[in-house]
Amino acid sequence: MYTDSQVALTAKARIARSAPVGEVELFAGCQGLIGVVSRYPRDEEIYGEAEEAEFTYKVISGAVRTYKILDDGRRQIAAFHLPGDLFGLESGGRHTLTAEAVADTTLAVYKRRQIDALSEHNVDLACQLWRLTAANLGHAESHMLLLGRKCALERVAAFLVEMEQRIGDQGALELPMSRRDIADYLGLTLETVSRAFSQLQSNGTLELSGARRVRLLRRKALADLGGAG
Amino acid sequence: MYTDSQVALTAKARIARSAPVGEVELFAGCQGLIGVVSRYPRDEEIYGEAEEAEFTYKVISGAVRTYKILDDGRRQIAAFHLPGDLFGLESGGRHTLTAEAVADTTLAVYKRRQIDALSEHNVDLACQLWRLTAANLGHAESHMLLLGRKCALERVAAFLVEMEQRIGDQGALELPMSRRDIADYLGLTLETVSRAFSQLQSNGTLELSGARRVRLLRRKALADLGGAG
DNA sequence: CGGGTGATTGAGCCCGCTCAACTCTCGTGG
DNA sequence: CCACGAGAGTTGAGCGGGCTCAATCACCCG
Repeated sequence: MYTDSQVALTAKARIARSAPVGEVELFAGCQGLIGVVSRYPRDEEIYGEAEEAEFTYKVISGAVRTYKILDDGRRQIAAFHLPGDLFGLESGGRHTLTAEAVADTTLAVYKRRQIDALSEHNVDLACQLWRLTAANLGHAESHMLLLGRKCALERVAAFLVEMEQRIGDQGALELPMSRRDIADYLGLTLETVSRAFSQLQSNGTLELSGARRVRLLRRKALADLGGAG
Repeated sequence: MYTDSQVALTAKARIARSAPVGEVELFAGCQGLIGVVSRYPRDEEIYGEAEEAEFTYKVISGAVRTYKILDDGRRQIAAFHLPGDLFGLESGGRHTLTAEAVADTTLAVYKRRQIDALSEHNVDLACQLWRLTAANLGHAESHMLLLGRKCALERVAAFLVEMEQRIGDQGALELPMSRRDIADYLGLTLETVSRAFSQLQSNGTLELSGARRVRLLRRKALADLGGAG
């Protein structure tokens, strides 16, 4: 899917090269904001923390992680962005997180300047931008409760419930991310995440077929474990 | 300061009764949004999670905690709001956290309807509302890193650095909140917070005069410990 | 069939939690 | 002035959940 030369391109250059494959609207019913389609291989950086926020993105396929990292490598993933999700929409001029492709990913890319210009005369658009940031804040608030106060099993249960709601199909879901990514999202080690999966499987709450293909058998039990939020 | 009849009032009734003591603008230079001043005694609820977001608030004096809580009482404080801070500004129609007065507190109260109406015709105001939400999101992102990946001493150091920046005066600060509030903000127990304070005092990083009066002696060391964010 | 990455499982340890005792501070009243 | 009590904070002892380190397993790719 990728030639070496494509992989070697900077993020900006790749965007500039990409052809607008189709008209991908930022929001449903929002005319005038057409995204440029761009592809990112697994683990490619999309933007870095504190980098100027020149673009905003919408996931078409694949998945994206946004995170902060300490000097010694400890990493906290703030969110996963899945098909249909927008990310990289900062109110300030700079990104506050680093974004990377979790798997091979296709994105629609929008110029921030264009969004800003449109929203100045379009109250609905401005309101939607605000709502999107507020939704991210709401997610972060729930995640702080998880990180600060839930035990390992509760965290993993909450994660599975969240993923089922977002990409599940009648209890079946295909996780795009590794155990390490899950661990860094939940504030655990990958071993602890793995043990929690095993425990949930052995007590009949879920079934694994391959590490990333999960079937939730007792969703109510999972939801109770995961708690509100 | 409070008669029994005042304490017994509902939050809404108290606000309705309060006289506008002075003209308190929502944002500097923002005409037309005048707040009603209202007082809340220590531990009084200002609004509850999932309650309709009828008002937005600005701290005049005192302090406010916003938090989520699990059925069994485990609590995660998302933020402390100190004099000058706005809070309770949700984009959706409902609050996502519970807000309580940490100490006796004076607030300016604004009608959400009024804010919404004004922001429809005032691009600058709309932008400031968005920025405020984005700033809260940025804080939450840093706090997730703290909750998910920092050890107890690092959390307490980061807390002290944050508080010094917000209410410190040349390294001296008076904390308005208890050890339990600090613990529930940092995802620790109050005993662990207390031990961290003692440790930082015994190694000469800070000096305590009374549990809540802190003097930071080695701010660089604290900042290094607390890490970025 | 090997090589490599990712996931699982095991053993032992340690940081932060739990439970408990004690101290300090401060307000109240004799 | 001290006695008293209540709430907040500190300190200690011991435990346990999740981490560390390590070995093994599973699954893709050639």
